[in-house]
Amino acid sequence: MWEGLLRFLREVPITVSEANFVNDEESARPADEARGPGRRLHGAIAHKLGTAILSGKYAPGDILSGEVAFAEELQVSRSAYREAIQVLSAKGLVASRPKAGTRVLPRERWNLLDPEVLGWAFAGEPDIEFVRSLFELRAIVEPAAARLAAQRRDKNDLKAMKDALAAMRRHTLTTEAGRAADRDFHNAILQATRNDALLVLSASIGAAVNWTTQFKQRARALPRNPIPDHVRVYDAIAAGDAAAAAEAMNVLVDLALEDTRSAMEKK
Amino acid sequence: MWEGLLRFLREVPITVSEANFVNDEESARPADEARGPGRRLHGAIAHKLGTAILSGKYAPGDILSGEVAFAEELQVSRSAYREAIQVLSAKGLVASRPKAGTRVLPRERWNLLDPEVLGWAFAGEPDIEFVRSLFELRAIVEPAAARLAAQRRDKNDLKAMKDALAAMRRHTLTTEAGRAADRDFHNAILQATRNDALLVLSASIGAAVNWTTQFKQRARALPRNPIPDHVRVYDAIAAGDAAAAAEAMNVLVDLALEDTRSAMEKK
DNA sequence: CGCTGGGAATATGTCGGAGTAAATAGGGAG
DNA sequence: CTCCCTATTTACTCCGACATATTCCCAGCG
Repeated sequence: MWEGLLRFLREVPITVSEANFVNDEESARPADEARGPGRRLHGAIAHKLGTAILSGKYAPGDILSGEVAFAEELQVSRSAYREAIQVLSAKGLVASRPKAGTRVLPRERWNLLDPEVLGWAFAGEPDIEFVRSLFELRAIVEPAAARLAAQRRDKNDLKAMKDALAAMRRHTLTTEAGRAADRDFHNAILQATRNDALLVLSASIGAAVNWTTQFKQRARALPRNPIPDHVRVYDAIAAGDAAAAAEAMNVLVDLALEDTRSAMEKK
Repeated sequence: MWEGLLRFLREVPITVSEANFVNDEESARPADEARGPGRRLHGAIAHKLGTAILSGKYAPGDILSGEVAFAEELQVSRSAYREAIQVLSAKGLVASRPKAGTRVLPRERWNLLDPEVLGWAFAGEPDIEFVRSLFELRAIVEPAAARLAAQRRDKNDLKAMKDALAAMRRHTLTTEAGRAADRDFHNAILQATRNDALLVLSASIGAAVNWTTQFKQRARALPRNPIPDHVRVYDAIAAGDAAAAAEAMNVLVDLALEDTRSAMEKK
């Protein structure tokens, strides 16, 4: 058994999304909570089907072959297949009904802001229109978040941002550690907004930023030193200047979009 | 068998969240696609556990009793219980690992923007701080969306908004049809932004608006006629006046927050 | 005394099959 | 031609067994 799984693992490369999803169980305790490389079978199936749907291999409205047939084709038990389907169903990608089969839902039902779905979306060739949408969302949310953060931040928030900035300086965005620090910085800002809904968006936006940043790096060398932009945001938040914080963040997002756009075109 | 499920259905009232999740497979075809009252067992379990977690009955870090024990307690098979857990896991509420058990994840991992999770959050007593967060998010996103809509809308978008407004006038917000029309209006605006990421937020924000609106009505009679506010937004978008659209939407959200806040305090 | 390594216990993960319920499609009666 | 009913197909549920992966504990060693 497990021949089927092993087959995928050759087909489906181990992307960062997995590591992203598994790690930082509790960022404070490094030795505790071993972050196993343990891949669950149904997780792998969900990943495979998820990327297939996101990439358009299965279009909305398509009906997947029956449980038995598909499970057999994938060389896994129906239980594993069904659990994978439940995951996709929970994320709004598919819906199953007796006799009718399992069909791919229309795109607007997809939970595109789910970090895992976002990872699947970027597993293949990312849709440039979708990337634009994400940056537009960033351009809306992050300046507003910076504004709130400037009004509500406390010492701990500022310390978190400062540490993240230092880490960004040490490593660069070409390394995973550097990108993690970048995420930490934006995350610290959202944390400082004292707003749970915004904080949840952070997971999504953070994932999106990570993907696009990585994508950006893939195309060519670092086009610009992003540190000064971040420092300006930090200074404004530290000074409690809401308008300046929003403006500085606005500039930062615009520049990031510019870089990403040119990188994608150059490809 | 099924005695267990029947037990829940008495415990867990049929909330709107279910209907919300199941219906409008395709809003155009009313007779087609029967929106069955068919409740899946694992869905009911997920609902039960989801509300329990969201209400704080299980705190982050808590470990659920083992699969066999819990499944037996719920009078369902392990398969059904496992599928429910996969759903919760997909939404970031819990994580399971061999030997370690299934533990509730910290709150920041929860996918609070998932429409179903949002429904669970509002199934019990909604946390006023969380409601404030949601309105703050609305206050950030919707005016920006209105701005984009004013720049990009076409005739069809305007027609959709107009129809929704008419429906809102016919029914009132005290009826489900009226609330649906309200959602349609906001949805039409987000659709007009030509932004997938924003459109996805519509599902979440729409759900949140629905819950809070319903909550508002529960407390006392309609405190204000919301139609004029909506009309102002529509007029600005139709005129292509981005700044006015953003401002009108800003006012609308502020008023809605005000109404909801006073309703919650009065309770 | 503390640290490290191995072994057993235990809970999740996976499997295969059997039987139930539901919804669609097709055929038959009015 | 319409409507209802039956029949088939498909997902849904249950069961019991085995595999796997951690964790925990204890023994052995430094």
